[in-house]
Amino acid sequence: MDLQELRYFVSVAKHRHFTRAAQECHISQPNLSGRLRKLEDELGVPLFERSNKKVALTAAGARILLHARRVLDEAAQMQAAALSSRDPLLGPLKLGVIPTLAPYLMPLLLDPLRAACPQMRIELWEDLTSPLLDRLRDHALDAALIATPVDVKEFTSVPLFVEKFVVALPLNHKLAKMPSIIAEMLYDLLVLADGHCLSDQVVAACGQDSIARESFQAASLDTLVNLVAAGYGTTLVPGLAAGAMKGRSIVLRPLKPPASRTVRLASRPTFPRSQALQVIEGVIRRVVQKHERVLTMPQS
Amino acid sequence: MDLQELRYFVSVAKHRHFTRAAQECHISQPNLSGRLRKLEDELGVPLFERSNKKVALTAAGARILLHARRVLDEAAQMQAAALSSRDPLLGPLKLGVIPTLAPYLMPLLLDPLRAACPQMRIELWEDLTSPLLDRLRDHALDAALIATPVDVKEFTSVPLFVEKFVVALPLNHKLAKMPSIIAEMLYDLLVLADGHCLSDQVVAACGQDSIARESFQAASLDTLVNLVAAGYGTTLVPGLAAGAMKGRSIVLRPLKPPASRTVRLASRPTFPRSQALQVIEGVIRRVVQKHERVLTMPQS
DNA sequence: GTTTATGATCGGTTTTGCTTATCATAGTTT
DNA sequence: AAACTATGATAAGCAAAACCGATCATAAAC
Repeated sequence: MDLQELRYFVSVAKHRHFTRAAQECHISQPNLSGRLRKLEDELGVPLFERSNKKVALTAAGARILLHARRVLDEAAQMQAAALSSRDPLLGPLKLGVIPTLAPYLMPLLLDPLRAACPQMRIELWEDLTSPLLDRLRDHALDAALIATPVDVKEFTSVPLFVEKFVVALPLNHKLAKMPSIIAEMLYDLLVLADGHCLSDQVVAACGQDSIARESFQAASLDTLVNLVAAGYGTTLVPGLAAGAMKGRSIVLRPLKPPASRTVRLASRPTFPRSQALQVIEGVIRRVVQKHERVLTMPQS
Repeated sequence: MDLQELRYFVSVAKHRHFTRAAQECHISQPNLSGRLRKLEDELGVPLFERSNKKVALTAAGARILLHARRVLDEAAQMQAAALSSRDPLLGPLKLGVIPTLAPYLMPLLLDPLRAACPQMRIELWEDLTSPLLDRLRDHALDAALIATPVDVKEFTSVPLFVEKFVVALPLNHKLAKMPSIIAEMLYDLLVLADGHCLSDQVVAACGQDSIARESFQAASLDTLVNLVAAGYGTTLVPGLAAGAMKGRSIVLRPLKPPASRTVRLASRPTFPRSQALQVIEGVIRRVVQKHERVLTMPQS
């Protein structure tokens, strides 16, 4: 059954006149007659009593008319819902962020994002890379900010910015007076717990030998920096996090040779609201540009 | 938009699987894919996020799914209403009856009618012939029991039975001893008020000269018979009414030459529930047959 | 590496929604 | 009485769509 037929029915019931109803529906009168006949056949009940001079609803027709109006009304509500869903920026976007990025990027991001796109709400989820990608796969997340390359077959990922690693030292560390730190000179690096991509990246930048013997496996970057400030060792801090460490009792020094990680926005290739992702990408790039002193733009 | 498309949508949402949904809907999978795509185009929103391995509802799809279910539910209710309206015997039938027939026929009719067709309810309307036909024309009535021929162009009418007129006399009337009354001998006939077809029929049977000078223009046949019993004159009573006058203080005599009226069921030719009328016709014929002593079957 | 599962695409056939032209009937006007 | 008007039904033809079977593309499974 076609909803259009119900509209025809309601119109004829309103006008009690086939020709006028046909005009209102913008179809020809013969067509209207045919469609009404078809509807009556489908329902198995005559809806109108027709004569040359009069068109009157039957008792059954009057009863069915009420239902037909309800059906059309529900359909209209559905289309209204569709229309309001049409804006891909609308509705909450479930965004995952890795823990070494979230506390430092999100405070910078949320206000500009609201300014750029007030109707979009962000549902934040903080977790390690691997759980994030699992959730992304399950549609529990729509996108994820991560700092590692991903399987290009399964996910789409867009590089957003590159953040250089900065060496964080206790104030009284013996390397603290050097203007920059050479990777091989580090011997007491503290790293995060397993699963954090940052740990692997630190090892890749400085070698396994630079890691402190009794590594603390801190749960968060913030904790890690506190450990450094307390003199338990040194660490590498990603640029964005380093920018938020200004008031801490630590010394920040460039690493030689420079090392960095690329932050990417990963999403399912099939995710339909790519516009929303593009908005987020744009805002992140813009926000990050204001912190250029510690960061550089991505090459790719 | 076709309701079928919504069923397809709901089915795919249920199975999260195009091929299985297609089987449930008894269409081919390619067709299902196409129709879903069309629905998404119509709504302007992607309903599913498809990949080779997974079919997942989008947020918009989930919202719209609720509406789609409601629409289908309303449509199902409409079809249920249509199904229950399908029996032409169902639902109240608005029946008009003339006043010289209603009090005598309806008591005989209602019980057998309920026995023959328990689900049919009769809404009774008692009025003169002309208002009855007006209401019939306006669809305020579905059928009318009358005793005059009707315009065959406008209405359908089926003859049901013929009722002979019987002369009603006061017990002590000078004609009361005769076994039958010759029309020309009557001189003091009382008649009903204008508009009653019976009045015209009495005049036609006995001539204007038979009417009492100071005619009382009684409002009902019952009143008229009471006037006769009180000795104010005589009257003609239709057969069915005469059958109900057994206990009254009057004498009933056959009229010579016999005169009669034919009771008909009139309806709009376009009235769709002709079966209901046929049931009523059948029951009336059957009921009247049991009162044959005063009645005869119609010729035509 | 082959097989299996799955949705999309392609080339057709049938159905159906639509139009114009015409008819039938009943009022209305001349 | 005859022509005109209004109205819904019918007929013929066409274009869009719904539908099917076969096939393709991809990814997971064995």
